[in-house]
Amino acid sequence: MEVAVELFATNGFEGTSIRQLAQRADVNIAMINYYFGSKEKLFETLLEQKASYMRNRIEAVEADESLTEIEKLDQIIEDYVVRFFSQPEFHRVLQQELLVSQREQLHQNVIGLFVKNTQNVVAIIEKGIRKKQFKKVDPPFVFASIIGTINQVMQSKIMCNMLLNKAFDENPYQDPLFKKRLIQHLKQMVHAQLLIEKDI
Amino acid sequence: MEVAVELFATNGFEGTSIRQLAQRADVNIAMINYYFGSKEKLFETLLEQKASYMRNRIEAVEADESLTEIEKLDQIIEDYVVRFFSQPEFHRVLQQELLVSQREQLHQNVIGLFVKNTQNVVAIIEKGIRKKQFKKVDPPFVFASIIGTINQVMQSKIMCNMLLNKAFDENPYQDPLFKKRLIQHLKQMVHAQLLIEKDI
DNA sequence: AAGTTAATTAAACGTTTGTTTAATTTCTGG
DNA sequence: CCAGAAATTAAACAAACGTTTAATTAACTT
Repeated sequence: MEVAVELFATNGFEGTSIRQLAQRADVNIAMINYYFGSKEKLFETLLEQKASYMRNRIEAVEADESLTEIEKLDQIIEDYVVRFFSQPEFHRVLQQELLVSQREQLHQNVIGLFVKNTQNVVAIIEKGIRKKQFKKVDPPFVFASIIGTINQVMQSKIMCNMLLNKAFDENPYQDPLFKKRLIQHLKQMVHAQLLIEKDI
Repeated sequence: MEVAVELFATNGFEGTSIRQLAQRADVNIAMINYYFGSKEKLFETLLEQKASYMRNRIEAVEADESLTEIEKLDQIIEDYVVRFFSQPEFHRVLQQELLVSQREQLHQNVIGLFVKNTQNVVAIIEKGIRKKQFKKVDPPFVFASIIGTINQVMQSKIMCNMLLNKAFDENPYQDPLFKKRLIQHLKQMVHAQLLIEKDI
């Protein structure tokens, strides 16, 4: 399954053959169907196993009553970035599945998961607006900007390196400074957009 | 080629067969190779034909000296959204190619194009910072947020409908109100993030 | 240690893939 | 109107695909 994430991430699902997988994982071709049933089942297993993690994190943050609304958002931003950076290949696979709608059922599942996350974050923002701590923004779009920024940055290693004038073959996702910069940007963005300046 | 954009967008490049293409376009299978040489050449032709458009628009805006920096950014936001909304399928194809790096040369080309656009926008933001009109932000990330937000929203029709409580089968990209809302959000975001409040 | 189950293998299965061939039809210029 | 080029076709091509089979090896169980 490690090999599967890796290959699906760079070649896509249909772009990866069972023979490639078997060779890279150093197992017999038939074993994949023996253990997973089919190539598609392997893919489903892979997604199900990993995709539920962020759900739990976000729900925990939302339920935490010791945090203010802006602190919750800050925490979610950090969680997302840390999570994405720790498994960049997997999230590339997720993004592809959102983009391509060939396997309908799986596509729907991924979307469903994503929508739930959105609703949680939207709820936090709306609460902040009701409490008059936040400006009257467009909550689902604010979340789209947070997650969209991260996705954009995670889309291509080469692009990141070019943008930041780094060497061609470096891995920006292993660079703690890069991570820090992204988090800082996101927080600054959300703060500027949401917080009402009270010191006038 | 119209059919190709459509099918590549929903099924991906490797997920679309020449036979599918031929059938939907109502032509003989052999004609695709006769006119384009190969499936991959067809894809290249498709990308090259459409991808250069945004380049020219952005360069024109950057060169326009009648506009202030923030007006330039506003204009670019509007251009991007209008362009993406007018050809949502094509931009899904572009995103896929950014995500998947199986066809190295093509992948590089798409990235190259994107990086140039980024550099132009970054130049505008940096100019605004030098002129003390903008806060000291992280320019490439600001652009990543703009383009990432749009991509996020363009990623899945179904997701958009869910987020905005619309019917399952509606097309949000044809809804002028949706477009307006996205533009407004982006401008508000960029303004809040960049502009220095001078009225104290 | 024998008997049963599970794991692993190489080979073959039928499809589907992108591409090419060779024959035929359509178009075009003199 | 008719040669020659261009466009279009159905059929065939080899290669690659996901999956299955049947045989062999390894691992348990009593």
